[in-house]
Amino acid sequence: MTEAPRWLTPVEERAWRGILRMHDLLVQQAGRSLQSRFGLSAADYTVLAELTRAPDDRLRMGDLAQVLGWEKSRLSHHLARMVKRGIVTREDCADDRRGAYVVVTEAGCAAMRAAAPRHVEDVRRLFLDHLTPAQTALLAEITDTVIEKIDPQ
Amino acid sequence: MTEAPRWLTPVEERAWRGILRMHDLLVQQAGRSLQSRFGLSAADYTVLAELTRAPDDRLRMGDLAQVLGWEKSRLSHHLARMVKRGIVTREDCADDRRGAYVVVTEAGCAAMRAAAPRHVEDVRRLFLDHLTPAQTALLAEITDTVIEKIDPQ
DNA sequence: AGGGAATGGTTGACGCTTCAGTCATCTTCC
DNA sequence: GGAAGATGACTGAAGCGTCAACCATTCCCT
Repeated sequence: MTEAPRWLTPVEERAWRGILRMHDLLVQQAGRSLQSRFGLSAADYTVLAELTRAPDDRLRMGDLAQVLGWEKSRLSHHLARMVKRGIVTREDCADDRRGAYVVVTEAGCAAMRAAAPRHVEDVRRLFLDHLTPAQTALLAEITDTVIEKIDPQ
Repeated sequence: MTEAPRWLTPVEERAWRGILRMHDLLVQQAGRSLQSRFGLSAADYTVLAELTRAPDDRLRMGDLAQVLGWEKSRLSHHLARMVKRGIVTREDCADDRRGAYVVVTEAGCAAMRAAAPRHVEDVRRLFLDHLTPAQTALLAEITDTVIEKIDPQ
């Protein structure tokens, strides 16, 4: 016979299910907005955001997968589609012949310049506007803690 | 010329990116655990959880889609796979010939009985254990608020 | 009664994600 | 120098999610 499980208390369940549900609603609605207005999926946006914040608008595949928290194969597939649409390109790496850089194209930059302000507005409208500054700070605290505890790096 | 966008402050960015990242890590790790130990995906688990909490272990397609917050077509596809694996079945609805019930099979019940306690443990270990009771309560508050504001119903 | 709209649900196509396997290159160590 | 293993990245197959279109039944209104 094993231990009786400690089921979630009502407030714990609200917090857990709340995170799942809130996240889905936010991503779904912000994503639809990006897609319909700028032809970018949420994933595209995240990739471009990481690339444009990197020096020289480029990153190695592995580093990009790292900051995104994506599996390398997922990134590889996704970039293949983005390359086909002309918003990023691959470039060979000089020091390591196995390696490859991902670089934002001019079209990619333009898409980001158009999308970013609207996306930030969406994030405010959907999410931040409903929180007090104290709640925002607390959320930052909480997520940092949890991520630090469970991120495999 | 349009308004200058109000970019996110550092703490706002930590909260926003934190939600995205924390959610992905939690779902990924809890999901892998469910999958490897019980052959259930996170989605399977959620579906079974809603069904087993319903009277008579059954729900109409539409009602299930509603509580899950899923699109009907997604649910239809997903259930087709679950039916094929024998963990749920469809049953015709007496009062409305268009309608269909989804019912948990004995195999589905067994899978849930095995998986639920371990899943709850995972949720505690990955998530709740890193929060103080006050933080948990605040998170429940925050998610309820945001969901209530942006859920299209 | 009966025709149009609304509702409940399914399907097909296409893009996304994961898993496992592969190839090429680089590093380490003898 | 050369073999063994590590690393960087790609690929194919299969399951997942979304969108648009669809069919069947029921509701509503005259």
